Amino acid sequence: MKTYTPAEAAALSGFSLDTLRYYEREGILPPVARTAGGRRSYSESDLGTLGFLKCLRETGMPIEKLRRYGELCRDETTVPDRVALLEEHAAAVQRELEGLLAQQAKLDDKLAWYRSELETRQAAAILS
Amino acid sequence: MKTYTPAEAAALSGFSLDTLRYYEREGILPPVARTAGGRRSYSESDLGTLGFLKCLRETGMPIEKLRRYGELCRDETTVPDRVALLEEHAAAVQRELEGLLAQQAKLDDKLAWYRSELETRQAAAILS
DNA sequence: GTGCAACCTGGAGTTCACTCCAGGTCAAGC
DNA sequence: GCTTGACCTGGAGTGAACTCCAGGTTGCAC
Repeated sequence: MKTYTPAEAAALSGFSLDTLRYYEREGILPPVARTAGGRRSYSESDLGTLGFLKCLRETGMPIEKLRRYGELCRDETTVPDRVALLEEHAAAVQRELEGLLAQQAKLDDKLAWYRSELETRQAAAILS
Repeated sequence: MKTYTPAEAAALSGFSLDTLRYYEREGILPPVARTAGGRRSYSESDLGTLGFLKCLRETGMPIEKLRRYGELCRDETTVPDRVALLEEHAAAVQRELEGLLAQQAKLDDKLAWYRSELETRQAAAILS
């Protein structure tokens, strides 16, 4: 099976080397396999996990919950717990998305107002 | 004209008292009027500004840029700069929104996969 | 067999955006 | 006039999530 160096894992996952080590220390990622010399050797499956962790992080899941998810993944019998955790998170993401859309509308209103303001001024300038 | 106490301003804007003072110190908010006794007295216009600042913050505008916007608002001739700043921010919000939607899709995929996994196991359990 | 880049560890430092605190002032009710 | 609660200031402290550092090891390329 193909394995990846720390640099490759970082490039492919989008996390920095330091963040990869940090996640491992924090128990978010299970201990990564090592070469004879002690270097980390990321498996295909590690990369898959990292990809999903990236998704969770980018949708705002806090580190603490990431750790909880990471722990659950080490035990096969926890699928229902994982589903519960992810459903809760999905709901949070949905709320955030809706909030963001609402604020975006306000922002667009303000911009529209500013633009009409600018036009009015230009008209006034021409007339003066 | 109606004015608001710090507590009212906090309740209506959604910022904490400490945050209101912090924003003023940081020059994000222009110096707020004071009563004879030295207490802050927020105007209708201050409340309007705060409402929009809340919108900018909730869409992820960093404090530094908020300050820049606050400064521009003190000079009437800066409308084009403000428009430029807000357009740039609107683009960032749009990108964030798209990113969030993409991640949401991944999350939903994972959930769907987990749910089908659960079903399969239940079927296996019944058959065994 | 030497140079050099990538990697290792434990722990300290950084950034952001607040949030809290101590010690004091102001104002309304009784 | 006294209590009480909201408010004031300057400055220190917090939590989250990294990020950086020093000092040392590994291993490939020449």
